[in-house]
Amino acid sequence: MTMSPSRPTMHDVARVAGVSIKTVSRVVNGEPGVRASTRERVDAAIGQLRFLRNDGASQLRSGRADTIGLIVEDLANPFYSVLAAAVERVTRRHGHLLMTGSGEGLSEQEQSLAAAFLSRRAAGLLVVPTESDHAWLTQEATAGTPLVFLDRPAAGIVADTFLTDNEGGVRSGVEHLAAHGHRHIAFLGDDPAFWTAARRLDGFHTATTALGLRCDRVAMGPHDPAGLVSVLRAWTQGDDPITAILTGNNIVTVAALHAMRAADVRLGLVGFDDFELADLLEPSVTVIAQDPASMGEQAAHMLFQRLAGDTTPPRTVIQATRLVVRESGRLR
Amino acid sequence: MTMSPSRPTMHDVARVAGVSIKTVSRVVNGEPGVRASTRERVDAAIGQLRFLRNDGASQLRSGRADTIGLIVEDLANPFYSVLAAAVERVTRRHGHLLMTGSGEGLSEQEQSLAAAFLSRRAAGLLVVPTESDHAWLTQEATAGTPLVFLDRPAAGIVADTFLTDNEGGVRSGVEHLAAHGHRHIAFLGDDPAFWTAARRLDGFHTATTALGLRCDRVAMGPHDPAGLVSVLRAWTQGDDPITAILTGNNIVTVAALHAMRAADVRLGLVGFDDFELADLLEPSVTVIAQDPASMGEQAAHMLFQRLAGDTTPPRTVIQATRLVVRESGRLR
DNA sequence: TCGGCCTATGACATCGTTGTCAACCCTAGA
DNA sequence: TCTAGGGTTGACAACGATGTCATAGGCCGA
Repeated sequence: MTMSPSRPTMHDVARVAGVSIKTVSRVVNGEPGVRASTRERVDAAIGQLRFLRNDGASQLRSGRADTIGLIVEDLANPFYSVLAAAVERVTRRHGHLLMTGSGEGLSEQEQSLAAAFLSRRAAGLLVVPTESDHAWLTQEATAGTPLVFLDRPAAGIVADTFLTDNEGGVRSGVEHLAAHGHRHIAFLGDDPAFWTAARRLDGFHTATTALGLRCDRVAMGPHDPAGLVSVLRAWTQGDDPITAILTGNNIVTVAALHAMRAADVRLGLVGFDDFELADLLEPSVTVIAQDPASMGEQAAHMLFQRLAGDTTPPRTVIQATRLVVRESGRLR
Repeated sequence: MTMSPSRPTMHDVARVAGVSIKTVSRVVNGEPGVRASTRERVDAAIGQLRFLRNDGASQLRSGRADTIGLIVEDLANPFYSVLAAAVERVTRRHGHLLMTGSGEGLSEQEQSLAAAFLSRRAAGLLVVPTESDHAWLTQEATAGTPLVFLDRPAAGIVADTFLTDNEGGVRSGVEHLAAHGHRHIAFLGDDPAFWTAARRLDGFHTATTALGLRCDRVAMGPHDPAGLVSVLRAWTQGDDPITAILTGNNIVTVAALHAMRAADVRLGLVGFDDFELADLLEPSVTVIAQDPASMGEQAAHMLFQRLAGDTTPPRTVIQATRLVVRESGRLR
């Protein structure tokens, strides 16, 4: 068992260069007031020893912090991974590093991740919040740690929040279907315990009501394939059969596509969330697209603005959806 | 401008509880030798002040480190995001935190991310390496920082590496097409500057040659839609027309699907990488599936084994692909 | 009653870095 | 020649925690 040589410190660099550690610090931090020849000697020593400053020690002493924490529900979900990638890009551009964690929808896990990030003295936190109360973050926020919520608002706390216009998005989808002659539209949503699912359901109710359409053909998740098939059968048979469905997110859209095939029914379709290959299906699928990359980017920008000293009141930004018209909204 | 109160430290907790900071430290770390009544008083003070230990200071003093760094090419790419999610889960289970960064295929950016992670004194690094030489990491590795490479080997350094059986995967695809009567198969790959793309091309050559098929209908990326269409036209017209194509990754597969539709040609198809909705297309697409979640999980496990003291020689693990048979491999 | 030992607790140095401030050198001006 | 002043440099404390070691107090047996 060989003793692994410990990492070189400024002290080692100073010894090799024949200067004090303070001078090394000055060179490392690009501070003025170091003679060029001295700087060269120090740089040479740094290169020779492959010195890397211990940022932990540096931040402890200086009080700075250059790490950002991001908590999403599931990093493997394309919506969140695209969002995370955008956040990371902005973070990197600001010379900060990003720590990420999946809260998996569990309040407890969200709190433990937040605590871990804050123990690491993260400069700020970006959070896709669970449904639970977030008053426990109030102290952090007032202590000056910027906090930004994404995709959903956090209960029990006021902070910058970036949302999608869920109601408006669904409305545009309903109106699109109606404009193509559909008068009997059903809604397949996700579990309304999810804030976004509930908002989209709201949107369905107001939009159908405004158009004088029936708004009671609704099934909220979680969905199993067999159940979905029988729901579709019921809605398409009997009197007043539906001619179209609106699905509440990409997972439900995919499930609905499978179910429509299994039940052998053909319906108009508009889905919330764009997805790859939506344009290659037969028929291609019209969708209500969100823009997670833009959401992540804007939220990260806001966070860095706060870090830069912006103390204006917290803002809530609602991002419009974009209706991507393909074929599946037309009347059959 | 209100002065934001600085975060409470062990010193503050000690004052409130009427003990020394060393006793607070003992309570926080669950060390024995503290009277129950004292422990209670300290815990009460911690709760009252909402004290969070400064892990940076703790790690500076103790030499511990509980952060892992992950560098992938692009966090938004589903392959890497699924991998990252798996890594994060394992990391979390081991009580560590994950820092992630997108190298974007640039050696320079990869190095700067690695340096940033190592400056933060990451306990270990998981890297999807660029094509460049990685000798610069040798010192770190011998200094005891566990290093694990994913998806591709790193040049110029020996370390644990987790790969997919790219050649074998392509071979299984070619054999599948041949078994369904295809004797004229083309290969659409990505830029062979990517290690995986080159390996898959190798696989195509050896597999077709072994079966006595032509191996010269090959087009490597980057692909533009128009170019792809004309390539397909050329291969399907003239004498000895192809009847099937094998695509080198999911992006090329999607591009090929678009091009086939645009060129109005119908060909057998097997694609490298599974993708959502592959089963809903007409015809459903047979794919050579990788398992990024398993790769990330295994690699992270390996890293924690190394951290736990495993000093056996570096291993290279090659993960088999799985042929997901759907309809598109059949002869038309 | 006293010594010895074990338990609970605290004083202090220390991790690697940076902020403060003093000291040094050199040159220019008197 | 002496002094003032600017440009360099270093000594030292401090950031918030933990490791080492000493000490105070209680209990036991002799």
